[in-house]
Amino acid sequence: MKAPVLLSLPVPDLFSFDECLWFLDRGLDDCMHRVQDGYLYKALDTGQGRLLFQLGCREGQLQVTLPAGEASVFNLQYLSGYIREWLHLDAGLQPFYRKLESVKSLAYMTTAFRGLRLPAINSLFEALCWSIIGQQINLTFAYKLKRRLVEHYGTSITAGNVTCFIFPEPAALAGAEEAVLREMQFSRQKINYLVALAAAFEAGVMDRSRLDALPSFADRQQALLQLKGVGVWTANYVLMKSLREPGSIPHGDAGLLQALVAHGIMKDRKDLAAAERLYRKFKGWESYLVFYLWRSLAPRT
DNA sequence: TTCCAGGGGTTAG
DNA sequence: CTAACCCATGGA
Repeated sequence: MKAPVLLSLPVPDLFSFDECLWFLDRGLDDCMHRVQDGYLYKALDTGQGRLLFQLGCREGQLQVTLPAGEASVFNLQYLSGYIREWLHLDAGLQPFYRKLESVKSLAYMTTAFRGLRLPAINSLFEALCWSIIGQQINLTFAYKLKRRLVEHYGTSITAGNVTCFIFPEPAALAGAEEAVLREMQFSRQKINYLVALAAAFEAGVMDRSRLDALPSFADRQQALLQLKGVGVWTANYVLMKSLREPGSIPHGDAGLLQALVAHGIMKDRKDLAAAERLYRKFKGWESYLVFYLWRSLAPRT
């Protein structure tokens, strides 16, 4: 049986559902969403109940159906806002594409990746946990660790043959036992970071609204850097991926350096001046530049 | 075998 | 202040 379409969102210019879908389904086994038969599935807690939604794209409209959960007015409004933020529907990418076209070695991206948006990690807590998990290990292993964490401390919703997980609440992780996380192959360091981070959220020392209230990028970055386990890379990654700062660069990122060298922008990984020159050209669009450079590292399909 | 992955903290000099 | 070391696993 087929659930009715409950919500339609018009697709903006320079948006490709397929490109976004491809990125979200790179074969890395991300447990926070599911891609199946051209649809995107995700579970979340709206604050007035948990639900699992299906997102598809037909005739220039993003269409939302609800295989599990209540289709209240509140939930539908929450979903609409959630999806706009998740897939960055309100962004106009034209200025970014003009900048790409001005750099010879990057111009191909405007056609190769046309319409690709930066999918957000809407939850600040989840984004911080994820970036700490992903530090210094390969992505395959990082996704494995995240899945073990989420399947143990999070919750799930199943509808038909689709199961989606909801990321653990800070309270659940704050009370996590070290031995359990060790069994999952987390390092002692990361266990300490994650549990302390969860405690900070639970105590209300850190949260999204607190960061949003700060006046500048530097202030928000500073606030994040106070957390143990959060250095410049992690802070800037989270600012880019969760807070949607347009000009955030995860300096020192291995993949970023690799892509800059591969495109002939840096002579080698130490040629920081060349990278700086490129960043200046992309003022206000540095986050998207980094994201498209990451995208370029993936194997062609 | 060795080196490096979407780093960061701690300690030594 | 910078450098060396540690963490943890897996892919190349």
